[in-house]
Amino acid sequence: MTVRDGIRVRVYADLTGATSLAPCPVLRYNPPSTWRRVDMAQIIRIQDVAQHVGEQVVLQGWLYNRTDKGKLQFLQVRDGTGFAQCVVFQKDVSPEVFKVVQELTQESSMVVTGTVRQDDRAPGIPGGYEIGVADLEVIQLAQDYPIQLKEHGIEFLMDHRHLWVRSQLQWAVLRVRATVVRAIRDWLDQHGFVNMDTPILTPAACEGTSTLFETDYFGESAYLAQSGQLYNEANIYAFGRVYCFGPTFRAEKSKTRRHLTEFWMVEPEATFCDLDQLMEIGEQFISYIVQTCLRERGQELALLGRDTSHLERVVPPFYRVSYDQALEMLVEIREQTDDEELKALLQIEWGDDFGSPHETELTKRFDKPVFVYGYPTRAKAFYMEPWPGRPEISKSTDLLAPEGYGEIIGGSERISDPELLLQRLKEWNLPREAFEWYIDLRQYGSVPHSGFGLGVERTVTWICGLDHLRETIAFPRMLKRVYP
RNA sequence: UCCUCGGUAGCUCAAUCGGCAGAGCGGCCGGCUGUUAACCGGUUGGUUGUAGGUUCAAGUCCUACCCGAGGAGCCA
Repeated sequence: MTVRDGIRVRVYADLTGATSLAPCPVLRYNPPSTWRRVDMAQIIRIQDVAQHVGEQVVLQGWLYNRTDKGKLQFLQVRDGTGFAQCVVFQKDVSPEVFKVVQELTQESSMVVTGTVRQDDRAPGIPGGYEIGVADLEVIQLAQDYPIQLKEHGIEFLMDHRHLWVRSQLQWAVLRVRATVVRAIRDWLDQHGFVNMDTPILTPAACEGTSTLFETDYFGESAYLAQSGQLYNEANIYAFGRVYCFGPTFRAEKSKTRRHLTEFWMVEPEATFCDLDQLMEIGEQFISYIVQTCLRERGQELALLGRDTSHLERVVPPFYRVSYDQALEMLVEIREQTDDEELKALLQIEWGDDFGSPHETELTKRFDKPVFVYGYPTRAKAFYMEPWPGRPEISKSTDLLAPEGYGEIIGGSERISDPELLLQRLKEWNLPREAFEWYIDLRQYGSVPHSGFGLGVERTVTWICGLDHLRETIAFPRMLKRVYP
């Protein structure tokens, strides 16, 4: 961008770009030492704009969009807390300032001074208020911002994820995520769960199933954690109830809208807790998270076009369906469909775990989350407590989110009998040496205990009503994506 | 790993039977005092993913490869 007459006394010349004969140096950035002084008391955040009607205020932010009407300019300004319309009439500002405004580009940073007024025509978040601009100072005139306010392809947007997060919908989703994370911590903290951080570098697979990311650990192999559960089972004997909350890693080559290679999971674990009590904890927990989002992030959910009536129904009790019942439902669903492709996808026999198509079809038939419990032992992990009198099924449960969203929680009651645990390790062909400490936990005051893992991104995807979980984390890591 | 779809201007996409590679957006120039991804006029913009092949002629047909998306499996 070249500097035009009238714009500036305060410019920074980019000497590296000044080799041409052009008399116009490149306008780069106006350092803070050159900014005009403003009264700190006047600086407000857009989210608080309604409290300042009639006052002269200062906004510090970036230009989201501009509509040029000639002698009237509409600026959509964002400051991180919201989006506000700033209206500039030529007659209200100096000729110099108006010229600056006419040349403002998308994402230019600026300080705006003006008077807040209520106006139903004003768009924004929150809308209904606008700033009648008296003065405006540019901090940096942005050049050729690549993301337009129109549809783009996902590859392009992901390549520009560092800028895409500024867009309204992404901003809304990530604010919902932050609220989900806080609600998770609040509920657990208030219900006696002690936060314990579990290791990310681990010696081997916790469950011995998923593929792990291998890393060099001073000449030996270590693996990025796929779960903190086994460590939590140690911690509960010290603290009663604990949870770990952190990133978790799966090297599966999953290529779907439900998978990331790096995702965030919260894993509560509790002593003196059986499967029924675990499901009660789960439904209270999930309901709190959803209701907190409805209460605090209604604006963002509205922006996302989320039909919140689905979420309002998310209160205890949730449905509970046994694996056997669910299987019957699936067989019936399969018989009733004329869709040959769906018929093939829903093919299942007793003993198989449910795949994604099964979960999707099941949850379409429930208007709030449903616990499926009692999965076949052979479809689940080695540490799950067998069902009393029915060793072929386990005291396990998945919580399936409605509207086709599927599994957001996976949990179980854990084996507390040392003899049974040893037997299971043998059956699963797991090396006893690696699990000595874990076996130890069953030797010193073993009690019934249970826990589950909740996937943060899947939960946010469901609450926001998105069709892909990649937008629920600032910088997603996927099979084909580690940049930026 | 398997199946399906795709790759054309900075971005989003057209291009009929194989016959001059186009539009909108963005950028640039001009106009407009209530716009909501403003609108109107003008203008700028191309190694059609890569390498071969068929043909008078290839964005279009054939072969191989690269990259991406969706789905399966696996899972939260």
